[in-house]
Amino acid sequence: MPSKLDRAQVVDTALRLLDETGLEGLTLRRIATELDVKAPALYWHFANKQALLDEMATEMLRRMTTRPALAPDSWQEALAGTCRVLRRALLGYRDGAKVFSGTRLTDHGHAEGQHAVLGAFTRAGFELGDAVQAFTTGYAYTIGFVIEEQAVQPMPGERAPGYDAGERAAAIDPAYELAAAAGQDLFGGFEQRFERGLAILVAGVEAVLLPPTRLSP
Amino acid sequence: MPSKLDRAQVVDTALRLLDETGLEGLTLRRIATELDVKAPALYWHFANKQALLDEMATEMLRRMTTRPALAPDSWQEALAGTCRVLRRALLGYRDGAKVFSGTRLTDHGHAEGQHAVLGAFTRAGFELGDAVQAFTTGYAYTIGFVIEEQAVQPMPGERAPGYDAGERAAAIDPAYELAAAAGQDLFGGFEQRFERGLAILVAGVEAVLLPPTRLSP
DNA sequence: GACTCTCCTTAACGACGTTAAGTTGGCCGA
DNA sequence: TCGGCCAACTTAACGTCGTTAAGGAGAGTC
Repeated sequence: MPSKLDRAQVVDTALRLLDETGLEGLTLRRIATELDVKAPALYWHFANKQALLDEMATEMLRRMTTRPALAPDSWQEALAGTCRVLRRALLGYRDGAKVFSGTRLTDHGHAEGQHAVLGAFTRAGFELGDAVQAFTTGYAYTIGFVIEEQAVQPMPGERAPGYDAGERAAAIDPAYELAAAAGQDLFGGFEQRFERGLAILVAGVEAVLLPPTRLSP
Repeated sequence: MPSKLDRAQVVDTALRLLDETGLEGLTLRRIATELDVKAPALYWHFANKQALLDEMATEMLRRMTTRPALAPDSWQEALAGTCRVLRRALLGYRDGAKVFSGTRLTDHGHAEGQHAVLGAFTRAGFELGDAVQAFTTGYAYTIGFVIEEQAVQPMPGERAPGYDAGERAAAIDPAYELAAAAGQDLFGGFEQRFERGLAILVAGVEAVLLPPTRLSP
């Protein structure tokens, strides 16, 4: 009854299901059922499950890039803004960071955004290599941060078991008080901690990579 | 014939197999076969596969921490050194970063090292919260970096398909030349790029978090 | 010598990704 | 209008996975 299936429809449903089931629970049979179809039907549209996951990650990125702010006016905003948007996009799906980091993108639609960000750097006088260095450093930081964040907090509001600061503090040898006291900061305050990390990154790029100030007014 | 099994033996074999098979290929049956035992035997020693993976990650960390440099004399060395050691440890196993980021540690043996690192910061006058901020930022950066690195280069010497800078450049719309030209830096030069990222981090921490210089000589 | 406890085996379950073979429905040329 | 073709599915099945249930061998203890 529902008109024929196409790749976009499958990807869309899979992304919706991801939030309900998590990456572990996201099976082809489940996706197929949700689409009123049997599992092997998906193989008409995708070579295998990995291809579907790749497409899902690409679609996540695509949805995140569809947005203004493609013309950042400072490299600082370009860097921090990109990382913020990436984090929000990953947090938008359960296990988003894991899905994303386990895939190869299927198209180069992200090239435009990348070009815009790198352009903000080169306009400020950075060498391209330095711009890429700054970009990838922020990228790695963001991916790593969100992976950790989603391990503790799979979805906003939820909280995974086993990440209680109190328990942790009690279990740690009191001789290592600093490690014990750190629990509070380790398992929470993600929003603020991410922002401070970005500030550190920007300041670091400024100190290490920023080209000498140009003399022209 | 071989004396009885114990947890350590299983973990050791599993870590060795990980290099041969990768995370995907690491099955309980394969591990059991390698130990001259049937798969269900493993359930005597571990509640389930995740528990074994957790123990593997913990063991990875344990092996990495067993080493000198537990008394860093500057916070800069403490931060950069810890990140370097962590990266080396993760690179030591195929899919090391993925295994590691998907697990909860099973003991707090890492508390000692953590205490030492944080101590280097507080001795330099940092607040504990700022020390943790610096530490976790470096941690996230390292995890994210190595995940990306191992996606491109599963093991030293090997190279995953689909990460060729030339192909990428050819596939990208030439209008986004900056993105196209970035490929060279994206898929290689990991050693140097990681180090420069660390330099950025350290400089950033210095700029953002470093307490005002103390007046006492 | 029966009991028990530890550590393993055998057998099996249900679910998974995936493949092979067959079925349906619509379009197209004659 | 008919026959065939091809896209888009279904049905059936394979092999493998993690995991559980039940049972058995062997050592140690009263």
